[in-house]
Amino acid sequence: MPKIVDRYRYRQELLEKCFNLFANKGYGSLTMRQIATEIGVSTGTLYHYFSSKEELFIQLIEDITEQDLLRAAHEIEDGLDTIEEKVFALGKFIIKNEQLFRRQNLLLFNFCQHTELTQKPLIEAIKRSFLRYQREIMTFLDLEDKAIADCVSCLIDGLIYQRAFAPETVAIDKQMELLASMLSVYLK
Amino acid sequence: MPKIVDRYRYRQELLEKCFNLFANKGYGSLTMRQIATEIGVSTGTLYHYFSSKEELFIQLIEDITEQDLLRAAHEIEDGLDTIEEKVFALGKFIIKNEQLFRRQNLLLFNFCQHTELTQKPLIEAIKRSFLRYQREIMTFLDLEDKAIADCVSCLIDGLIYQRAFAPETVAIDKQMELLASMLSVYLK
Amino acid sequence: MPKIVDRYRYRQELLEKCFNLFANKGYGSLTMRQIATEIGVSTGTLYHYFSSKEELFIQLIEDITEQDLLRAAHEIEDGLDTIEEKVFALGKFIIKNEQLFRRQNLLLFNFCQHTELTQKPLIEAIKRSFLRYQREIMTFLDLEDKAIADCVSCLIDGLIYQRAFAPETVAIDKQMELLASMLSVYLK
Amino acid sequence: MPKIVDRYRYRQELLEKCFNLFANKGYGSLTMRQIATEIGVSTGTLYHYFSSKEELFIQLIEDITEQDLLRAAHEIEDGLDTIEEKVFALGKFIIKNEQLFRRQNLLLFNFCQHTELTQKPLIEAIKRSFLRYQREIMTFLDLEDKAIADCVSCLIDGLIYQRAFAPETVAIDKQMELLASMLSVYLK
DNA sequence: TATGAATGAGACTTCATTCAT
DNA sequence: GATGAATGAAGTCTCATTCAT
Repeated sequence: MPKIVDRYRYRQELLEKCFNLFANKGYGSLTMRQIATEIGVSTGTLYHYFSSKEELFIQLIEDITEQDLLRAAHEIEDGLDTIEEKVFALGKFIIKNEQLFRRQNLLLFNFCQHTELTQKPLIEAIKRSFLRYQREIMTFLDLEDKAIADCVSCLIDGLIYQRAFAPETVAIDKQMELLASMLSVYLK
Repeated sequence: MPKIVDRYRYRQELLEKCFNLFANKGYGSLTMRQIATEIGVSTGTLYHYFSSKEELFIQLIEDITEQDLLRAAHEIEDGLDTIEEKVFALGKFIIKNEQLFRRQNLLLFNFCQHTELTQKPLIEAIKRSFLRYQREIMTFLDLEDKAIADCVSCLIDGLIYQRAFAPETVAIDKQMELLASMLSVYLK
Repeated sequence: MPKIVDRYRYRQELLEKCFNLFANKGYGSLTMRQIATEIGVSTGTLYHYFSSKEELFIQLIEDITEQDLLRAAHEIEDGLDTIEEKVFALGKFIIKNEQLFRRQNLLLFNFCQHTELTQKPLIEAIKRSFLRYQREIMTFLDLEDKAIADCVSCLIDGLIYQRAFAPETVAIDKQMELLASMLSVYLK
Repeated sequence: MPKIVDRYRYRQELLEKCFNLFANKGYGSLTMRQIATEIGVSTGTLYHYFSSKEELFIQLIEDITEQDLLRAAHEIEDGLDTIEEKVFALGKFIIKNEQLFRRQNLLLFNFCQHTELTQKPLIEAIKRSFLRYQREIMTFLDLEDKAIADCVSCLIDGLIYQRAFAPETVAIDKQMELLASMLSVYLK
């Protein structure tokens, strides 16, 4: 009998361990040996589960596009009435997960630098993930206007981006406070 | 003396030609030979002007932090009264330079993945550049609250980020319109 | 006891299945995984029967040196009188088994490239096999001169070699016809 | 100014140095590192001149098909009258160049094991080289019958093949003597 | 100053082999 | 016995960098 391994599950484990590495170093600067060493397997094993570095990266991107927001939906507390309360809650959620989001964004931004990898279906998946993102914001904030949801999500992505360089310069809660005020005035 | 000026000038020319390459492929995936070929010099020449690939990249980042907004200030038309007009003008400016901004952001995001390159002084330069950005927005939009300027700049960076993947999903002018409305209501 | 017989028999089966693979790809370009896949077992099983790739190859060579001509002796029809008839029969036999012979020759030629594998005893076995070859030709063609048998066997090997590249250029039966004529004139 | 190198000539030099290596170890068992070490260059240089191991091998085969017999024509002494004398001269020539011929044959036989490399044009080149071989034999021995030339060339290739394993078993001059006798009787 | 041939460390990937199941 | 997951040395190939011209 062969060694019994849940191939799919183990593969997912490996992928998860790769996430930080790719986010922190970038596709081109990360080597398979580094990956293997850091996640504690041999290069051979890595290739047993992923046929190439490229495939590994693509899988990671695919995973991100499918997983990112599922957590969000569950984590944000329920039973909030006013839009201010909701935006504050959103802010808290972002603060809590900032590093994760930054890494996701780094990874995706890094991915879009590689037009040779940029397969149509994957780009489509990313777009769908953005739409889900938008829809969740609409539902959560009880919005009717898509444009406002986009505005909120862009603001968040912009915050994450800028804070990658200068976390002390722009504060998430401060911005969320401002957003809450603007929205409550604007939507009234 | 003139020799030195020429040398400096030529170096700048080379740097400019490298900009797109680094933005499109990323530091780790771009090779010195590729650079040399694409900008039409030999690798030897490249090394004559830059002591290493790293130095070349660092120079590029430094350049960005010094140059980006100088253009902005000159390009945006003057003599606008209301905040709505000003935000529209800002929108037009961003639409016109979107690709450039995206590349700058890609480059900076890419840079911050390389903590081994991340020298203190350069990070400081980037921060100063963000502050200039903020100040320019404050001046241009006649704002008194720094937080609002940050909000505007984050929104812009978020737009640029999201549109890197899904340009048809979120429109710059639409968002600028919304921003104008929100600000005019909020600031009243 | 029966266990041992089975083991030996299975081992032989595996060896036979390996023959074409080694002949077609060459020792160095054939991998254990390829072998395993092609003959329908796991690499583990392969190693259960052969301690290494080298041993497997050596076994194959040994087998060839022992088996090749046994078949020949039985297959060539009996009851031929003249040397012409006999040479024709030989020709028919070669045509029928050309592919097999080419593979044997490829394998042996390939083997002699590996001086690190080239163990004395095996080389001796190959030599003995050549001598058997020679003796069989002498018997079959009723020759008294060893040199003529060598000439015949060299001609055959040369034909097989050349036809590996250009089968349409040199015809076996034509050459056998010529050989028959030459021998019948020469031996008269 | 760049380093001045006669690229073509140097490439040819490298090729020539590779010849023995490929013949002695076989395509699959020879590594690029070994080649580099043995011929005294770095792997980088090897790849500077040949885009891959495959290309290097193919080039070698191409070279063989173009060069092999040119030497022959010049080396065999002229001014021989009888067919016996000529065949003896041929024998002397083969004895002198046996190792070279064996290596060529090993290389070609090795090549035909790699059907994935076996490009049509190269196979055609090999065929043409066989035809030149045939034609030269016809001219040299003053033959009118192509079949006899083929017989001679097959005999030679067979001798070279068999002597790769058992050089003491079958003697070239002895066989050439026999061939001379048979031909002189047969052609009379 | 400019070139690109040369280098060899190191990248990605494969392979013979081992071993838990 | 049989399997195939795991290993890491070694294979092919690339790359930043150097240096003769």
